[in-house]
Formats: sequence, C-alpha cells, structure tokens
Amino acid sequence: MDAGDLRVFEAVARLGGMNRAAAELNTVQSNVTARVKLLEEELEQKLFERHSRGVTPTAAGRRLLPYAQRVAQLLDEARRAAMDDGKPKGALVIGSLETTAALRLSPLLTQFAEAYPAVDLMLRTGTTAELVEAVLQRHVEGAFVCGPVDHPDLQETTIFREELVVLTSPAIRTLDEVLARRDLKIVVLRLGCSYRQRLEEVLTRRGVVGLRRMEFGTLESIIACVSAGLGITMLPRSLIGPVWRDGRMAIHALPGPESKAETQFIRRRDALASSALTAFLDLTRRSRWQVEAAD
Amino acid sequence: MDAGDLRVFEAVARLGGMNRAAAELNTVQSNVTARVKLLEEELEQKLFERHSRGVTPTAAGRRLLPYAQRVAQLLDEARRAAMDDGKPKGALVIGSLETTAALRLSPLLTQFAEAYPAVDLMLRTGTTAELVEAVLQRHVEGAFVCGPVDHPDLQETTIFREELVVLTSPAIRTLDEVLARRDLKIVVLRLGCSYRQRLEEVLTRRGVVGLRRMEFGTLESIIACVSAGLGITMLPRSLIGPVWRDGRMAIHALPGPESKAETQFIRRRDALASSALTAFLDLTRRSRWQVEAAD
DNA sequence: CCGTCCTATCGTTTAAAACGATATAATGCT
DNA sequence: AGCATTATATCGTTTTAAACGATAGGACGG
Repeated sequence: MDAGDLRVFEAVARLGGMNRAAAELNTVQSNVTARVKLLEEELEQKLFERHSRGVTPTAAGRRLLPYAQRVAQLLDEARRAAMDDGKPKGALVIGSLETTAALRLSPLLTQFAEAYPAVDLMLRTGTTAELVEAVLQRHVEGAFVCGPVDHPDLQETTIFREELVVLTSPAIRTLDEVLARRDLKIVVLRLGCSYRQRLEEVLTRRGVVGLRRMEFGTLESIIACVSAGLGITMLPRSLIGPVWRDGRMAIHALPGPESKAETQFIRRRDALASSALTAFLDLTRRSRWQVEAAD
Repeated sequence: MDAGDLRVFEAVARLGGMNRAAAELNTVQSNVTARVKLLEEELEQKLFERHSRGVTPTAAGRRLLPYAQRVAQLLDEARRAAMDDGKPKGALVIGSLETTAALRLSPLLTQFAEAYPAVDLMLRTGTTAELVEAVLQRHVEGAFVCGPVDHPDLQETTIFREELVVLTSPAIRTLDEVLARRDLKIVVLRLGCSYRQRLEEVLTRRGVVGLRRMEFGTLESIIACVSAGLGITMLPRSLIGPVWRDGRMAIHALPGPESKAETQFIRRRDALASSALTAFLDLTRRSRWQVEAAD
C-alpha cells in the first residue's frame, strides 16, 4: 500500500466515482479502476460497492478513508517541515474577517510583504464560522476571527480587544434619539461585515425594526456618509479618534458586554507553524495594537 | 514525495549509510542514492551530509525523520484497519512476563487458539520495562506486565490482583525460622522470573545475604522441591490451594504492601485494537480470575 | 601508498503504471 | 420498448519510472 494508492482511493471515495476521480487526478478511468482493484487485492477487502451511478465505500472503505486523509495530511506537513529551513518563504495562507482585514490588517500585510518578499502571502476572508472550519480543514494556517472560539483542537491568542461604539451625525446627542428615528439606515463596510450583525443585534434588542442598509467600500466614505446624517454605523472607538475630534460625528457608547469585541488569532494545536507564520505572528506581536495578555 | 521515498530515507538515516540501507531494503546502492537525490531535489534541501564513512542527516533531514516514521506507522495501521473486517484473523502479537505466561496464560492461550484458528497468536516475553518499551514501539499490540506503569501514552487495565506468599517445607512454622537458616536457597520457575526479584527483595530487606538460587521448569517440580525442604519459593496464594491442603508445604504470609502484586494489561492509547486483540481481551475478561474493577 | 569503504554517475534492463479503445451493464427519458 | 447517457471492467499497447550492474572517484587508516 502506497501513499499514491491512498490518494486515488480518497478521491474516488470523496467524489463517489472512478470517472470523476480520474478527471480530478488528471488521469484515465481505466487507471483508477486498476489501482483500486490492486489495492483491494492487497487488502483482501472490497473497498467499494459498484453500482450504475458510481461507487460507494464498503465497511472496509469507510475504515480506510480516515487513514487516507491523515496520510495525505501528514505527507503534506512533512514536505513543508522539511522545506522550511527557518527562512520565511513559500505560501502563507491566513484567514481573516473582512472587517479586520480592511480596518486593521492592511498596514501589517504591506509591512510583512515588504519585509519578507520570498513569502507568497494569501488572505482568505469569511465569517468566523467559515474561518474556524478553514483552519480545522488546514485550508489556512491560521485566522483572525471574532472570539472566543473555544474549540479543543484550536489554540487561540487574543490579538486585541476593542470597544465598539455607535456613530451618528453630530446633530444627534443620545442613543435614544437614534432609536426614535423611523427611517433608520445603517452603513457598513460590506454586507457580510461582522459589525453589521453586531449593530443589528443592538438595535433589534432595543425594539428597532425595518432597518435599511447601505454599503460602502472604504472607511472614509462611511464616515462621510454618517457625518452627513445619512445613516449610523458601528466601529471600534480607536479607529475614529481624529474624526471625532473634528466634531464631524457623535459617539454613543454602549453598555459593557454589548460593546466588547475580541479579535483572536486561531490555529490548529497539532500543526506546526511555518517559519512564515512565525514571522507573521512576530510582526503582529510587535504592532502597537497587540494585547499582551492572552489565554 | 512518496511513502516509498520516506521509507528509503528513514532507512538511510537510521543506518547512517546508503550501502547499509540498500542492503536492508534488498536493493542496490545506486538506487538508494538516486532516490535520496530525487527527494532532495524535490524538497530543495540537502537531507544528508555525505562523508567517507557514510552519511549523517542535515537539519532538514532531522526535521523530516519523525514524519517518515509517523507515515510508516500510519500506513501500517491503515492496512491493518482496512484488513480487519471484525473477524479475528492475522497476526496477534502480545507480550507477557514469563511467569504470567507460564502460570496464568497458558489455558487462556490454548482456549484462544482453538476458538480463533485464523489468528496467528504470538507471545513475546520479557521484563516489565522491556514490555513497556515493546508496546510503545508497537512491536506488540499489548502486554501483561507488573503494574502500575502509569505512562501517559498507555492505557492499563488491571487483570488480576494476587497475594504473594512464601512457601517452605512443612517443618518450618514461621518466617523468622526461615530467616534464621544460613544455607537458604530460593527456587524459581526461571531466573528472570519477576517473583524471584520480589522474593529477593523481601529477604534482603530482612537482612538475609548470600542467597543461592535454583531454577525449575514447571510449577510441580518447584513444589516438590520446596516440600522436600530443599529451598523456599514465592508464589501467588491462589495457585497453591490444593497442595497446601495436602500439608506438603507451609505458607507464610507477608505484610500488606510486600505481598500485593498487580498484573495489568497495557496497550497504546492511540492505537486501535485489532479484532483479534478485542477477542482476546473478551476471552480474558470472561476468565474466572479476572478483576472487574479497573480504570 | 595501497587497500578498503564509502558515494556518484552512467547506460542498460526490467517492471510498473498510464493510456486508449472496447465491452458491458444500469438508468432515465421519449 | 428503444435509445442515449453514464457508469465500471478489461484488454493490448505504449510510455515512463525504477531497479540494476559496473565503474569512477574520494577519504581514511595502516
């Protein structure tokens, strides 16, 4: 039994057919059939039930499948461990909430890209749930998510804690005034933004219904929009210092638990960190907004 | 990178030379050289430092080595998992203290061999330390040892607890009488017997020096020898009931901790039990001398 | 300075894997 | 029912990769 055999087996099991597996593996069907057959003969067990719509794993196949996956994983990790000589290089895929990426990470990313040109840094964005899954599936080495996540296979480090505040035009003085308005519009960076969800929760909890939403691509456009009285938004307090001092917007604080947001970096406990990731986290740690205290 | 490549790599690293690895792998040296070279090119890292007495792993090689071992292990486990269809068959290698094997296991082993003719049962004997190592190295699936072992990677089940007693000829009434004798001989099943060590500890703690030892092959010959007054021995109380009732020997109990002996079955926590092992343990559990309570 | 013990390299041979075409079987649709 | 579609199985051929065997070269020790 060979790792190549297991790779073929895994593809057949996952795709439910030898033809589909052959296509994915860039080979021909007869080849896949032959290798599966060889494997079955070696193990003295039928691995698949053949029927006219493809194949389904037998009991033996189901027993073997997790091993096929683990072997593939292990070989991949072995390759990376051997190739990683301590000098950051190669691919580094990390995940992030879109908001975090846009508002916090961009300076860090450019700084990293300059410092380590040999690293191909890739950022994948998604929701916290999607990113947790991506980390578990090893599609990304780690991810910035909204914590705490508290999963046994994940190690999490608090990167920063921030206070979320509601921003309105300067004409509005209190949160109650905000709530009284009928044609309330919320302004967010992207529709999938995690702050949007948070803001909507805050408002619905206070009895506001029938929200309208607006989406903008940059922080500046949102601020302009809010200060013009077109809508309200929610942002970390630390991001809006200068604008507030201009008096262009009013800040409305929220009670403790509602305002607290923790951004955490998660990664698999059992996966070793590449040099590139280590360098990235070092850089992160050196940044001003880093919170030392972590779990 | 292939499992075969890693197998070659591992052999070279372990044996410290391509020639030696070639011999072990039943191939030629040029082949080993070529495959190592291919692997090095794929990983873009030199894996070995070549010198005139063989090779030594580089940093990259040292990083790769544990993966090579784990992949080999995993493939082996995968094969066994896939081949094991629930019907006990194939090889079952277990370890045991020689004493346990001789005095306790033999009926179990014959019973098992009859019930499961498709299983090739192999028993490897050794000291507790050797057996623990054999289990950790996966040379045996599990082993009967003198516990507790208390190792984080091992799961242990108490098979039985027994009371060890000192046996002498009927003429001797107390332990003190035993100790007073100058020409004390101890009689054991085998020189490596764990009861021998135990008995010697008991005696030296009481100031006896200059022990002489005798070895016999069967329980019956030992009993005959002891009842004839040629020496003393130590055995589990439960093994000697009928003989004692004959009045052919005197039994001398020992204070609590010294007399207690626990036999435990240990196996790796992370290795799945084969059907053969499961069947064996089921049979063990059904035996009369099984202790239910175990963690 | 030569014998011994290594690894590296080359051309040849051999074995295995991939390919492509064809056979066969089940399903769904008209 | 008939036919197109989508599957897997099998065969002979081709291609590719691995193993082999012989030879060369380099370091070490007596």
